[in-house]
Amino acid sequence: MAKKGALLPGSAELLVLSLLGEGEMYGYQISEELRRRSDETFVMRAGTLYPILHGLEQQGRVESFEKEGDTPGRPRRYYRITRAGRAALEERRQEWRRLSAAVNAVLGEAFARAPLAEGGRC
Amino acid sequence: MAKKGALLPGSAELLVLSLLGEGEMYGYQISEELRRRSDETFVMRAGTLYPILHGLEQQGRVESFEKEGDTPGRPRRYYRITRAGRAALEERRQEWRRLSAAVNAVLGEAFARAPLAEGGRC
DNA sequence: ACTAATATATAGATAATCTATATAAAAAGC
DNA sequence: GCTTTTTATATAGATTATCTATATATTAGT
Repeated sequence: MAKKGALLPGSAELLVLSLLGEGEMYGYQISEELRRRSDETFVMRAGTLYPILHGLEQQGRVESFEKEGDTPGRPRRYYRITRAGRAALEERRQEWRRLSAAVNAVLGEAFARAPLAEGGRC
Repeated sequence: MAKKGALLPGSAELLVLSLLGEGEMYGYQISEELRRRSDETFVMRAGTLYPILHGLEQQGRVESFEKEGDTPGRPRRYYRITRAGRAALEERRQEWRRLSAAVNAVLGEAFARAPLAEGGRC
């Protein structure tokens, strides 16, 4: 693993895109939501998150805008997934399924994931 | 992901230890077995594998020996997991379960893995 | 003879993630 | 009133896992 990091290496962009796939969010909200949903397992710090968001924006996978006025405190920069971002998300999602299934296959563990399209009940 | 790599980043040591947990093997055999079991998904090249094996040996998690005589061709260096290696394997295995479950939780996909110890039949 | 497959090994490049640091405003505690 | 914590965004630099490239050597197939 990348040091003793709090993330599963390689999954950072997938996780961020996945959350944004459900609706626009600002940076801090993303990291909190990630922490909550993963049951404290993923603690993506600012130094990891913001470079990822900036990178995704440069690649045209998300777009950002500041929401002024109504929100108190420091102005928040919201991020919204683009059409290209959705395509990238779907690709990464499939890649994740493929790779995690392959790890499980090597570990020789009972299959986890219901094969999605094939007939196995279970 | 680490470049466009053929591995799921962070999983290399787990995969190697896991195979060695089933019996002693030599390097080339490990990479072939990995390729086979993962259905061509994981292609761990020599430049990745051998540094990992040497590292594991330095940490006392595997021990190696050359088998001479009976095998034709270049002599093979076999690797065997140690007691400490088994402990490390179990740790990494659990870590993998924890992290992959957390990714799936964030992705919001139906749960995959039968909870292993909790009452689910399946 | 030449090529491909088997077999091990190391050096250097690349990139993902982490730590540390900086800034700033609001809320909460004392 | 003052301090600390939480919210909020951002960048620079360090670390390290993995990849590519390269080197060497033997055997099998064409």
